[in-house]
Amino acid sequence: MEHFDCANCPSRIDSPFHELSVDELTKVQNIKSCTFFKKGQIIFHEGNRPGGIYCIRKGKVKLSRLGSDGKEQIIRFGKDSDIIGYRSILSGENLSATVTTLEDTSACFVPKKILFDSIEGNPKFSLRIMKEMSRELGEAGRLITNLAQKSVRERLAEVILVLRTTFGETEEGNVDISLTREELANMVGTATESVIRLLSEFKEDQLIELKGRKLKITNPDQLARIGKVFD
Amino acid sequence: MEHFDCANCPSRIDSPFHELSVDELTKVQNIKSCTFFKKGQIIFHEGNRPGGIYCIRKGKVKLSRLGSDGKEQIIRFGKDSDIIGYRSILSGENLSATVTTLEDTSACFVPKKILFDSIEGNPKFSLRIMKEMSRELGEAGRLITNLAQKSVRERLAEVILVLRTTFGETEEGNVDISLTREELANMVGTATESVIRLLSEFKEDQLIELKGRKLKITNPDQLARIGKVFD
DNA sequence: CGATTAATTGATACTTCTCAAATCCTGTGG
DNA sequence: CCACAGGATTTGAGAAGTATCAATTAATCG
Repeated sequence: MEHFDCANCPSRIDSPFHELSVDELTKVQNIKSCTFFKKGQIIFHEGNRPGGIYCIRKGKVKLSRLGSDGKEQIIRFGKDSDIIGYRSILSGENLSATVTTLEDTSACFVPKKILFDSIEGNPKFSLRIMKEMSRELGEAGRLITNLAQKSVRERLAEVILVLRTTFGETEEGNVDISLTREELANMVGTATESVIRLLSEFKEDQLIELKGRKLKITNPDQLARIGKVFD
Repeated sequence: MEHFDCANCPSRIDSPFHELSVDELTKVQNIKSCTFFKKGQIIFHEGNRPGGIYCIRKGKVKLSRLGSDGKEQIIRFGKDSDIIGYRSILSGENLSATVTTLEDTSACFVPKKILFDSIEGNPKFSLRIMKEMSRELGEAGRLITNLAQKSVRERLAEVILVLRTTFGETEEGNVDISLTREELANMVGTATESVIRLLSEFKEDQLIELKGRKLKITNPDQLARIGKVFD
């Protein structure tokens, strides 16, 4: 695998690593290792103790955890410029989620020592990490509220909109992520069959178009009303 | 209100402020203001921009947010030595939750400048904050999974156990927190009537004892089985 | 002690789950 | 490139779990 150059990494702009000095970045550059993951591969396994974090250079991953019945729950996604695994490193706990690629993904592994060194030596870097965690905490709170209070139908409508916001659209206007019906169910917290039935309804009502796993949103406003999304 | 002494604050041991030097702590000590809140008072209001954080010296609070139907969702609790409001400060977003006291509470307000100064000047303090946020993120993921996958019955059983773990027991063996049925419903994400019915069932099955809002757990193992809590 | 809020109980309706069976895709190897 | 195996998707029917509405009763707070 090619050893990518951090200084030119297009993902760095959105990342805490943007805050590092040239010297600090060089240290990262010299010690990191770049890896390529094929679609469906597992990067981190829930319960393990990682030796460092991954910066996603290009690709898409899902973070999921197993419920008490062994069912997968998708917690959130990661994509270009996102950092994966730092929660576990910072808390000193085992990994709370499994990270699986949703498409071919290239990512760089940064050992945890570098992470701690950067925190030790660069408050701006620390602050940037905290900011990121804060955003995630806020997002988690929103998700908690939605799961607790919204119906399955409402949650699915919202999830569809969230996916578009997160991953954007392809040239053809499809939401730029390919998920199985089961994965959608594992985001919403419902049975696969329920997702299928509700998607059919949404299609019937001309809110979306479906071609296999390709999904196009044709009436986002109505979808937002159904999902009670008021942003 | 008395101006409490940080150096002798019993809550400091468990708090990020434990990492501050004597000089740094003196700065906090001189600028902070101590406040007393009666039961039911609101400390922070969702949507506002706080000018700083609160250290809870002694007391209990709930963090909750409003769902799209205006229903309260309780996200988590705070008690002695917990810090409230830092998420919003660090992310620069509005407060994502309302903080309400569940009993009389004394807390100290620390302006955000001090918080940022401490992060700037003391990496150990930063790390301690990050550790705390990491734990909360892990906790949030667990909650998300439970809400998405468990039944109302299971969630209620778990909530009862979580409350005991969080707040401990009184001398009489009751869970040391007083919540209305509605508040329990707003944790579980269900209707108040459902909580009442299920609590009656649990009582019928001799898993718990109920006297008004006093709740005693008499069969935690069975409750854990029902709640599918495998810790 | 009223007055208000909280808790309880009952009846009914609805949403969602579960199980089963049939088709449709997708990725893979020949 | 094509056929095939195994997984993914779809549809149906019935059961179960919760929500909702309404009416009482109990508890709490000035």
